[in-house]
Amino acid sequence: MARAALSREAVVEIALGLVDAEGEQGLTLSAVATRAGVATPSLYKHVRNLAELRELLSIRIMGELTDEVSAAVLGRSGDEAVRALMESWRSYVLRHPRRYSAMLQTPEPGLAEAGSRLVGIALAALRAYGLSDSAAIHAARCVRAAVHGFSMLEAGGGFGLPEKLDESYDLLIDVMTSGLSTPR
Amino acid sequence: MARAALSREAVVEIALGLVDAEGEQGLTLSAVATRAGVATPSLYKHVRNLAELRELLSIRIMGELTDEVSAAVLGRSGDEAVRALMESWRSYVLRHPRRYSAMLQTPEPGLAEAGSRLVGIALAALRAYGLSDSAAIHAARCVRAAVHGFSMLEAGGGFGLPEKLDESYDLLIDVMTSGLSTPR
DNA sequence: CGCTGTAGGCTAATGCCATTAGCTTAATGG
DNA sequence: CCATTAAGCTAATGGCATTAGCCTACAGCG
Repeated sequence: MARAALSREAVVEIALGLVDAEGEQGLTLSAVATRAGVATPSLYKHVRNLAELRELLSIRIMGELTDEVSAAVLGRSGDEAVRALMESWRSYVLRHPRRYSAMLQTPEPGLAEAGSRLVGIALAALRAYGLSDSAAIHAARCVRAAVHGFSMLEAGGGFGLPEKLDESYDLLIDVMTSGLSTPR
Repeated sequence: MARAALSREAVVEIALGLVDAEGEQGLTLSAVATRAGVATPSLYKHVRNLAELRELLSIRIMGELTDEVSAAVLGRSGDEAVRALMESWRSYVLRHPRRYSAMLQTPEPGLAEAGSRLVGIALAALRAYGLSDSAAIHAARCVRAAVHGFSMLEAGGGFGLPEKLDESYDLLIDVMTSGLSTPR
């Protein structure tokens, strides 16, 4: 072995800092290399290319989000669990808006797996509604779509007046919980 | 004046075709120039730069979407209007997934105006629920978030099993309409 | 203690892309 | 007919990702 200065994980870490500081568009291999104190081509010893770095970064971010949401849902059930899931999710987005925006949603294999962990949390939160397996999947997709849509719009500045967004999100939580409780 | 071969609108049109064919990443000035049968720098006579082209394209796409949604909602009210809005929106996304994905959500001035037209449609659709002005805005944001989230995920392949998405979306519509009808 | 294999770094080179500068031409309107 | 100007062009610059090929320090072996 040679000296282990950089590593795959360290490169992802630097990329994370870069995205936080400058947004998705600031994530460039040469910027990462500069921060790492290394020449750009050296990064290819740790990462196949920019696309792979983006994917690794997305997996990392989705993992962080899943950890937080998971901790928030733990020990709750029913409406309380859905509320906790939605609030903790948005909390993450508000603390790391650029991170969230940079997270890819594409069906890459590695990402799909990270995403399925998150889906699992959502399914667990919905268990108390007593839905069938298939109904639970549909319900989880609805929650995910609603939360993701709100998050993307808010993180990207897609809404107009920022002061009332808390209220809008409260309404969204109420709509989802009451809508999911109502038998079809 | 000189010969009016190209035009701002024609450039946007070509960009639209390019996005449909190759996705957002395929939208490059040199590709547009090739399709237009012109040298790349010539495009700068019609468009300030790539960023502006992206914005014009987004405005164009949002306008198309608004037209379709608007026509679908026309003459309906209450749950029926919300259902029509959501179904026509998704219908547009399914027919033009790359277009929808390429649509920016950033708070550029021109885009914000195009977006407000769409918000106006949503507000009109919600009128029958008898909400106050402010409550209607929150409700419209919820509908937008839910639809947009589902659309982004579906257009980007972010969901797993594709065969049941119609059912998931039906549930989302039910959740939104019943949730919005339920007094808080 | 020296040898060697290799991980991890480097420089050089390529090619694509956006963008700018400055020139040329063709149509228009007086 | 001619001046203006819109709309095109070529040439040049600089950023970026990526590839090829070289160099070196360290680990573990004999």
